[in-house]
Amino acid sequence: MGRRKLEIKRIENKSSRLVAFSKRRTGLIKKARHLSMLCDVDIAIIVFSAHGKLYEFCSSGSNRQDYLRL
Amino acid sequence: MGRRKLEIKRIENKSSRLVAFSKRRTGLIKKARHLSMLCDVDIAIIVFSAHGKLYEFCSSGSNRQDYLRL
DNA sequence: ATGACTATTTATAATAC
DNA sequence: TGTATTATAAATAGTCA
Repeated sequence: MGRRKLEIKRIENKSSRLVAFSKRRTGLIKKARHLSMLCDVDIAIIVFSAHGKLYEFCSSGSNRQDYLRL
Repeated sequence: MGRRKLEIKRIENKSSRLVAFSKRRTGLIKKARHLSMLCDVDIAIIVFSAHGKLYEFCSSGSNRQDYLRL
């Protein structure tokens, strides 16, 4: 999905890799949020970056008002 | 991404919702795998369906051979 | 390093089988 | 129900501000 087709293997150029990480991480979480809302499911995502930084996403469950989980 | 633009809210038709769940769950996990490989990061995804079925994805870490975690 | 742009690729909604 | 096709929407790689 870009100007050129990208081979799915580690991007060797560091700045390109960081840019791709930022863009695709955002895209992944957006897709998870949409899936959660469209299909009424709960999703959690954990991303552990190469430098140990943690990114997380969790659908709040606010879209699951049809029953109560304890 | 389909024949028509889709509003991001719960799909009321059950069979449409199940089809969307199947397709989008697969797509989400594919994107996670690509992100993991391209950017050399570890990712875990947990999906808890409306009927209590659990789906999970975890990048194996096989793309993280640069160091050993204990 | 961000943030916008856009040409192009990728994902998928509707459809057909 | 499942699989394949295809028209269209969405994501994004490279680029530039």
